[in-house]
Amino acid sequence: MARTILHVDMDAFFVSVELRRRPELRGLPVVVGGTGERGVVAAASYEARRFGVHSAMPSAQARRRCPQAIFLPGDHAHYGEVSAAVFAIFRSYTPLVEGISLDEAFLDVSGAMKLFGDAQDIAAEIRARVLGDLALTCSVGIAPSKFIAKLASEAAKPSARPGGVRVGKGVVEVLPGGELEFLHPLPVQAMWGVGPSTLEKLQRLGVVTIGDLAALEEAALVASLGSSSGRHLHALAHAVDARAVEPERVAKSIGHEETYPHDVYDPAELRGNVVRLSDAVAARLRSAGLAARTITLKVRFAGFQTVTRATTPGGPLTTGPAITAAVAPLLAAIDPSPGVRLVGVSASNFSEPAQQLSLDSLFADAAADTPGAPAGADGHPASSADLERAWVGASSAIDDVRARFGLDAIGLTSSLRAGKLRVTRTGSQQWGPDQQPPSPPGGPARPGKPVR
DNA sequence: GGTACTCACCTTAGCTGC
DNA sequence: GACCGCAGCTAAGGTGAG
Repeated sequence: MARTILHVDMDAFFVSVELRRRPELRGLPVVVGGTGERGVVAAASYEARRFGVHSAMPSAQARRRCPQAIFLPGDHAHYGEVSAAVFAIFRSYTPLVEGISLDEAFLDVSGAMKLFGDAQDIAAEIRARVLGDLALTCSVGIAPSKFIAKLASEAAKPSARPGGVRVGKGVVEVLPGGELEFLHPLPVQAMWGVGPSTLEKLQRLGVVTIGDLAALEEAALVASLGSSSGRHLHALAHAVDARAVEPERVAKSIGHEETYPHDVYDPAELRGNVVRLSDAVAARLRSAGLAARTITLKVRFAGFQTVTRATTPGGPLTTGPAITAAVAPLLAAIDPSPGVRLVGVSASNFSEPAQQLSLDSLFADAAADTPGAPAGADGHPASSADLERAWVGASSAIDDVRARFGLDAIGLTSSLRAGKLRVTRTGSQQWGPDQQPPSPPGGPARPGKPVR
């Protein structure tokens, strides 16, 4: 049975949300993102895009291209709230909503059309409600597959050129049977999965449009891109895409990483930050009811060389101390002397959390067993598994304190060395470190030899 | 010169057990 | 016992999207 899929994409979402709070900025070049030297643009208004500013561009470059632009720090928490309201509108038409990010989603409306009219009607209603209820605009693509719907919504969007901003069509529908006619003239880099690296390989094969790609033998693509990517792109170029809209996508990894405003050379400072990142990852794991078996450390050096080191210690981990303990030897094996600009900690390979041991039972047993090591539930000296389960209990208490009194209410003293207790997920630091005040006398903390 | 953050997926390589 | 092939797992790096 033919499916009807909508791809709904909010227009310049972060900027549009900010303009609801700052209507006096409408019509001006506005940029949301990191404000520091190492920050990047998260979103740009179409007026800013006229000057070549786009998302993921370094903020410093954006300032040069558009000096008159108004830069705003982001507010990730607020965008999340607005996004929830947008998705609630989507779900009032179909439960088959697959969120791709805060500002875009696929909707399978094949069954909803009996109730709400054809896909064009549903798209028009969604756009009207998003505008009327939330004062935001969005563009909609309609097609028999996710891949084509995504490209159709792109074709429906407003566009910005040096000459001015062009209003988009709002809705573009590709009917069954019309997929190839729509698809083949498009540039190959419009395809999902074709980034700079793949584009270069395809260009070496003489591919410019998706039609060129479709004309190639699958074997030639496999030879150039590998079996998975080659077969996948070959199928997409022939409009073959049977992927379903998946409302319940389960996360496969959870992580945090942070770029420093200045390169870090001090191992103790790195350790402090790893403690804080581990604590933040652990809190999200517990909040999601997950435990991780694999922990990965990521380090990016001053020269932008990036290394990752992973470990799978065994038992399921859910607490900051356990994750920190797993990461510590990985970090110790890394030489920070070239200068470290970023560290990250992520958890993956999820499993069920270990059974929680209550703090009361642990401490009661420990009291009965003093002096000596803390006791486990059986009265014997606590095993590492006992301690991990006890930490889960303690961590739950920490989560409760943070829920009641704020994220800064409680933290690890070892994190203080890094200058703050928690991972920042609001403000411009979401997209890079904030603008830093001038270094204290003697320059930034950076013991050791100068950079070569 | 100038490159954030988060997540998913792929490829390759090495190791281990059968 | 040595070797081979295979599967499964883990680690590391790369690519890409938003």
